[in-house]
Amino acid sequence: MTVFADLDIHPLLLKSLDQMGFEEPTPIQKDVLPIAKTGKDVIGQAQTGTGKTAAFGIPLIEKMEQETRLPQGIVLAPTRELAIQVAEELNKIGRYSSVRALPIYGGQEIGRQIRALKNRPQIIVATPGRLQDHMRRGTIKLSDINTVVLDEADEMLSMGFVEEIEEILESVPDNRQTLLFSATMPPRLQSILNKYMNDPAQVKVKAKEMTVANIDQRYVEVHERQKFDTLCRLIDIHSPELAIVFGRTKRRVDELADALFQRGYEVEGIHGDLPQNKRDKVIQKFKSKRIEILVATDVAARGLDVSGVSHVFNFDLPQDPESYVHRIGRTGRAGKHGVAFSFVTPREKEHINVIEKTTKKKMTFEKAPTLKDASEGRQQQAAEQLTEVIENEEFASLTEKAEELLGSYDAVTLVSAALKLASKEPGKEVSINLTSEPPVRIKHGKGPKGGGGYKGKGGYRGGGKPRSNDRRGRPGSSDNRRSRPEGKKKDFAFAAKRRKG
DNA sequence: AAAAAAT
Repeated sequence: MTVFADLDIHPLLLKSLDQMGFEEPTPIQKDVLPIAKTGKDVIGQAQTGTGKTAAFGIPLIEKMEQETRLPQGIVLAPTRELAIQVAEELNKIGRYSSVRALPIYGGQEIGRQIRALKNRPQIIVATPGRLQDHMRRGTIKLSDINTVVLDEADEMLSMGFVEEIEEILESVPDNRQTLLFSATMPPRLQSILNKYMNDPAQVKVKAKEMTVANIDQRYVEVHERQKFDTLCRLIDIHSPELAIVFGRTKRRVDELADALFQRGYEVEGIHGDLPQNKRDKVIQKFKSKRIEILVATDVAARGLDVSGVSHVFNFDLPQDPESYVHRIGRTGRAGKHGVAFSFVTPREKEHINVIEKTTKKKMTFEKAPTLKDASEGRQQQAAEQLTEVIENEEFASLTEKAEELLGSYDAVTLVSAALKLASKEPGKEVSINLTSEPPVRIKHGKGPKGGGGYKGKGGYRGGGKPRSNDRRGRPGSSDNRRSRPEGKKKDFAFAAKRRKG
């Protein structure tokens, strides 16, 4: 077995790695580290959750000189959250070597970033657009850059960052080292590599390690209108440590987060229309476990690394199988076991096959839990709560009352009543509206062309029933909801049968 | 058709 100490890493970095709980290097780290140290360009084909950040972070930090005025390293990331997270991890790794990384991303007050830049971080972790902004303002100078890291390169490309990336790569010194990480290698990416990388070494993490070995993938067949209750029941049964629920649209995420909140769960929603400071706060809250459920669009599908995510729920199937792989990769991290549930409406059923083909792993069918299953789950939890109180809390002041009660009832009755109290279904009466989403589109089997996605021909549009026009008011709890053409979507009472006046 | 990202 290899340990980090075998890899010729600076003692101050070893110390922080040890504190972070890193013992054994992951395959990508083992392969990338020695090559990157020589200064050679590296292409790493690996997904998130494989320890990528440390794989480039360790050599990057070792290379930084502390006494320089200008930034020496740049990491480009596709999303703002990822930029923040990578910077955080680099700062942890570099904790004792006084190397600092600063995240630079859109949506944050630029004056603040300019002030932070005055502290001379050696490493900038940026989303491409905002970095360009700083370049134009002259607030970030690239003349001393000796290393560029492109993280999730395929993703940056598919998000349309090609020009930005090219401009940035044109603006940094030619003799820099370039490290590129990507889950896939589309041809467009290949042409960038040829142009901007210098005789790169290729490192591939083998397919087995790349996929999702320790994620238990299950699917549940549910009708659209049963999804919400099914979700609540599954949450009650499994009581996740942390869970991410993926919805298909921003609006859907808002509504779903509202609905779960009404049911008494500690939950927040996140999507790209929220102001950036709100997004940052939500992620912080989730990481620190002040909320148990994060409802998200695909903004959180990639790269997000929160330890303790035990469950991922695909409330709506993702648009393509690649996105599925990213989404479920939010769980089962750092060698832990994770469970991913995907809700499939009857019309979407054949997507399961496409997903299985992509992941090369069978999903298990699971029957939608019944009310009874859910209440048994809650009972189980209530029992656990009770045990925890007994073991960890003071309740000497309650014994008098307890003995009084024991005078009137037997122990079994009393404990049963306590369990009942603790396992009450929360907030059943609230009225919840959730807009119906059309099913993910199904590729009709018109020819064997299907290279990847299940997007393509044959939309739902022709087959859908005519929708009624009666829209009812929803509680306007979010200011981020965009109006839609009247009558295009239909509301219906989702969770509760009763509707309040 | 959705989402992400610079304002």
